[in-house]
Amino acid sequence: MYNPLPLSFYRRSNVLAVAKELLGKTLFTHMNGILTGGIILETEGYAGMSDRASHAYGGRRTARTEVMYQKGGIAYVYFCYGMHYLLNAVTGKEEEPHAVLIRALQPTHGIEAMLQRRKKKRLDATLTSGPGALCQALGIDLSCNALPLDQEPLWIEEGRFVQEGEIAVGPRVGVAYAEEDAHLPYRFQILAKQTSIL
DNA sequence: TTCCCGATTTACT
DNA sequence: GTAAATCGGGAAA
Repeated sequence: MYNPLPLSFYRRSNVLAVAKELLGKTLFTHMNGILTGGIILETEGYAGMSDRASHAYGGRRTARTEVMYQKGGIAYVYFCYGMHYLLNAVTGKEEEPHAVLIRALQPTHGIEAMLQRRKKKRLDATLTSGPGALCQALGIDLSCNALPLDQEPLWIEEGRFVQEGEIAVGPRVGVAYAEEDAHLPYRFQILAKQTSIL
Protein backbone atom coordinates (compact mmCIF):
# COMPACT_ATOMS: atom_id res chain seq x y z
CA MET A 1 0.00 0.00 0.00
CA TYR A 2 0.98 3.56 -0.75
CA ASN A 3 2.71 3.23 -4.07
CA PRO A 4 1.06 6.01 -6.09
CA LEU A 5 1.01 6.03 -9.87
CA PRO A 6 3.51 8.49 -11.37
CA LEU A 7 2.11 11.79 -12.60
CA SER A 8 3.27 10.89 -16.09
CA PHE A 9 0.38 8.41 -16.17
CA TYR A 10 -2.05 11.33 -16.25
CA ARG A 11 -0.06 13.71 -18.43
CA ARG A 12 -0.93 12.09 -21.72
CA SER A 13 -3.10 13.72 -24.33
CA ASN A 14 -5.28 10.67 -24.91
CA VAL A 15 -7.83 11.12 -22.15
CA LEU A 16 -9.78 8.05 -23.23
CA ALA A 17 -6.71 5.86 -22.79
CA VAL A 18 -6.26 7.22 -19.28
CA ALA A 19 -9.95 6.72 -18.51
CA LYS A 20 -9.77 3.12 -19.63
CA GLU A 21 -6.50 2.40 -17.86
CA LEU A 22 -7.81 3.79 -14.59
CA LEU A 23 -10.13 0.79 -14.42
CA GLY A 24 -8.76 -1.68 -11.89
CA LYS A 25 -6.57 0.92 -10.15
CA THR A 26 -7.15 1.61 -6.46
CA LEU A 27 -8.28 5.03 -5.23
CA PHE A 28 -7.40 5.92 -1.64
CA THR A 29 -8.08 8.74 0.76
CA HIS A 30 -6.44 9.14 4.15
CA MET A 31 -8.39 11.75 6.06
CA ASN A 32 -8.21 12.41 9.79
CA GLY A 33 -6.29 9.20 10.28
CA ILE A 34 -8.90 7.16 8.43
CA LEU A 35 -7.82 5.17 5.38
CA THR A 36 -10.53 4.34 2.85
CA GLY A 37 -10.29 3.07 -0.68
CA GLY A 38 -11.56 0.88 -3.45
CA ILE A 39 -10.88 -0.43 -6.91
CA ILE A 40 -12.08 1.79 -9.75
CA LEU A 41 -14.87 0.07 -11.66
CA GLU A 42 -16.26 2.83 -13.84
CA THR A 43 -14.93 6.02 -15.45
CA GLU A 44 -15.88 8.58 -18.07
CA GLY A 45 -13.59 10.67 -20.23
CA TYR A 46 -14.25 14.39 -20.78
CA ALA A 47 -12.24 15.52 -23.75
CA GLY A 48 -11.32 19.12 -23.13
CA MET A 49 -12.39 22.12 -25.15
CA SER A 50 -13.92 20.21 -28.03
CA ASP A 51 -16.28 18.11 -25.89
CA ARG A 52 -19.71 19.64 -25.43
CA ALA A 53 -20.22 17.63 -22.26
CA SER A 54 -17.11 19.07 -20.62
CA HIS A 55 -17.11 22.05 -18.29
CA ALA A 56 -14.19 23.32 -20.37
CA TYR A 57 -16.09 23.15 -23.65
CA GLY A 58 -15.14 25.93 -26.03
CA GLY A 59 -12.18 26.84 -23.84
CA ARG A 60 -14.37 28.09 -21.02
CA ARG A 61 -12.22 29.35 -18.15
CA THR A 62 -13.71 30.21 -14.80
CA ALA A 63 -12.64 29.90 -11.20
CA ARG A 64 -14.15 26.43 -11.18
CA THR A 65 -12.70 25.10 -14.43
CA GLU A 66 -9.24 26.61 -14.01
CA VAL A 67 -7.92 23.47 -12.32
CA MET A 68 -8.61 21.47 -15.47
CA TYR A 69 -6.13 23.62 -17.40
CA GLN A 70 -3.29 22.66 -15.09
CA LYS A 71 -0.98 19.75 -15.79
CA GLY A 72 -2.56 16.33 -15.36
CA GLY A 73 -2.28 14.41 -12.13
CA ILE A 74 -4.47 16.49 -9.84
CA ALA A 75 -8.06 16.22 -8.68
CA TYR A 76 -10.96 18.24 -10.05
CA VAL A 77 -13.75 18.12 -7.50
CA TYR A 78 -16.95 20.04 -8.01
CA PHE A 79 -20.34 20.36 -6.41
CA CYS A 80 -23.45 19.35 -8.34
CA TYR A 81 -27.22 19.21 -7.89
CA GLY A 82 -26.88 21.18 -4.69
CA MET A 83 -25.78 18.16 -2.71
CA HIS A 84 -23.10 16.00 -4.31
CA TYR A 85 -19.37 16.22 -4.87
CA LEU A 86 -17.96 14.56 -7.97
CA LEU A 87 -14.31 13.54 -8.36
CA ASN A 88 -12.30 13.74 -11.58
CA ALA A 89 -8.67 13.08 -12.38
CA VAL A 90 -7.29 15.94 -14.46
CA THR A 91 -5.28 14.58 -17.37
CA GLY A 92 -3.30 15.91 -20.31
CA LYS A 93 -0.71 18.64 -20.51
CA GLU A 94 -0.96 22.18 -19.26
CA GLU A 95 -3.66 24.14 -21.14
CA GLU A 96 -5.24 20.86 -22.23
CA PRO A 97 -8.33 20.58 -20.01
CA HIS A 98 -9.07 16.87 -20.07
CA ALA A 99 -10.59 15.05 -17.12
CA VAL A 100 -11.73 11.57 -16.12
CA LEU A 101 -14.80 11.26 -13.89
CA ILE A 102 -14.58 8.43 -11.37
CA ARG A 103 -18.04 6.89 -11.25
CA ALA A 104 -17.85 3.70 -9.17
CA LEU A 105 -15.57 1.71 -6.89
CA GLN A 106 -15.43 -1.73 -5.42
CA PRO A 107 -14.86 -0.99 -1.72
CA THR A 108 -11.70 -2.60 -0.33
CA HIS A 109 -10.30 -0.48 2.51
CA GLY A 110 -11.99 1.18 5.48
CA ILE A 111 -15.40 -0.23 4.80
CA GLU A 112 -16.61 0.50 8.35
CA ALA A 113 -15.68 4.17 7.98
CA MET A 114 -17.33 4.37 4.59
CA LEU A 115 -20.53 2.85 5.94
CA GLN A 116 -20.52 5.47 8.68
CA ARG A 117 -19.98 8.36 6.26
CA ARG A 118 -22.75 7.05 4.04
CA LYS A 119 -25.04 6.45 7.04
CA LYS A 120 -25.55 2.86 6.00
CA LYS A 121 -25.86 -0.16 8.25
CA ARG A 122 -24.82 -2.94 5.94
CA LEU A 123 -22.42 -3.33 3.07
CA ASP A 124 -24.19 -3.58 -0.26
CA ALA A 125 -23.51 -2.70 -3.87
CA THR A 126 -24.53 0.95 -3.39
CA LEU A 127 -21.80 1.89 -0.89
CA THR A 128 -19.41 3.32 -3.50
CA SER A 129 -21.51 3.03 -6.64
CA GLY A 130 -22.15 6.39 -8.31
CA PRO A 131 -19.87 9.44 -8.48
CA GLY A 132 -21.61 11.30 -5.65
CA ALA A 133 -21.82 8.25 -3.43
CA LEU A 134 -18.15 7.37 -3.74
CA CYS A 135 -17.09 10.88 -2.80
CA GLN A 136 -19.27 10.72 0.29
CA ALA A 137 -17.83 7.32 1.22
CA LEU A 138 -14.23 8.52 0.81
CA GLY A 139 -14.84 11.86 2.52
CA ILE A 140 -14.06 13.85 -0.62
CA ASP A 141 -15.33 17.42 -0.80
CA LEU A 142 -14.20 20.76 -2.24
CA SER A 143 -11.18 20.80 0.05
CA CYS A 144 -9.79 18.02 -2.19
CA ASN A 145 -10.04 20.14 -5.33
CA ALA A 146 -6.67 20.58 -7.08
CA LEU A 147 -4.88 18.13 -4.76
CA PRO A 148 -2.18 16.03 -6.44
CA LEU A 149 -3.07 12.39 -7.04
CA ASP A 150 0.34 11.00 -6.11
CA GLN A 151 0.41 11.76 -2.39
CA GLU A 152 -1.53 11.95 0.85
CA PRO A 153 -4.35 12.43 1.49
CA LEU A 154 -5.67 11.45 -1.96
CA TRP A 155 -3.94 9.09 -4.37
CA ILE A 156 -4.34 6.30 -6.92
CA GLU A 157 -2.17 3.22 -7.24
CA GLU A 158 -2.14 -0.13 -8.99
CA GLY A 159 -5.03 -2.38 -8.09
CA ARG A 160 -5.78 -5.48 -10.04
CA PHE A 161 -5.19 -6.62 -13.58
CA VAL A 162 -8.11 -5.97 -15.92
CA GLN A 163 -8.60 -8.01 -19.06
CA GLU A 164 -9.77 -6.30 -22.22
CA GLY A 165 -12.75 -8.64 -22.37
CA GLU A 166 -14.23 -7.53 -19.06
CA ILE A 167 -14.45 -3.87 -20.04
CA ALA A 168 -17.73 -2.46 -21.34
CA VAL A 169 -17.77 0.79 -23.31
CA GLY A 170 -20.82 2.98 -23.75
CA PRO A 171 -22.26 6.49 -23.69
CA ARG A 172 -21.80 8.78 -20.71
CA VAL A 173 -24.45 9.32 -18.08
CA GLY A 174 -26.41 12.51 -17.50
CA VAL A 175 -25.05 14.48 -20.44
CA ALA A 176 -28.10 14.73 -22.66
CA TYR A 177 -27.48 18.48 -22.92
CA ALA A 178 -24.26 17.78 -24.84
CA GLU A 179 -26.17 17.35 -28.10
CA GLU A 180 -24.15 15.44 -30.68
CA ASP A 181 -21.48 14.59 -28.11
CA ALA A 182 -24.00 12.97 -25.74
CA HIS A 183 -23.76 9.58 -27.37
CA LEU A 184 -19.97 9.33 -27.64
CA PRO A 185 -18.58 6.05 -26.22
CA TYR A 186 -16.53 7.69 -23.48
CA ARG A 187 -17.73 5.59 -20.55
CA PHE A 188 -15.74 2.58 -19.39
CA GLN A 189 -16.70 0.03 -16.80
CA ILE A 190 -15.62 -3.34 -15.52
CA LEU A 191 -18.43 -5.79 -16.04
CA ALA A 192 -19.80 -7.20 -12.80
CA LYS A 193 -18.76 -10.73 -12.03
CA GLN A 194 -21.50 -13.33 -12.23
CA THR A 195 -21.24 -14.11 -8.54
CA SER A 196 -21.17 -10.67 -6.94
CA ILE A 197 -19.53 -7.30 -7.30
CA LEU A 198 -18.55 -7.30 -3.63
C1' DT B 1 -28.10 40.72 -9.35
C1' DT B 2 -31.38 37.42 -11.26
C1' DC B 3 -32.46 33.22 -13.17
C1' DC B 4 -31.87 28.58 -14.85
C1' DC B 5 -30.20 24.22 -14.36
C1' DG B 6 -26.95 20.56 -13.48
C1' DA B 7 -21.19 14.81 -15.11
C1' DT B 8 -26.99 12.66 -8.73
C1' DT B 9 -29.16 10.05 -5.10
C1' DT B 10 -32.89 8.35 -2.60
C1' DA B 11 -37.42 7.86 -1.14
C1' DC B 12 -41.91 6.96 -2.67
C1' DT B 13 -46.10 5.99 -5.53
C1' DG C 1 -41.13 4.89 -12.75
C1' DT C 2 -41.30 9.64 -10.82
C1' DA C 3 -40.07 13.34 -7.96
C1' DA C 4 -37.96 15.91 -4.32
C1' DA C 5 -33.88 17.58 -2.14
C1' DT C 6 -30.85 21.76 -2.45
C1' DC C 7 -27.26 25.39 -3.92
C1' DG C 8 -23.34 27.16 -6.54
C1' DG C 9 -21.77 28.21 -11.25
C1' DG C 10 -22.37 30.59 -15.40
C1' DA C 11 -24.79 33.51 -18.62
C1' DA C 12 -27.63 37.24 -19.32
C1' DA C 13 -29.35 41.56 -17.98
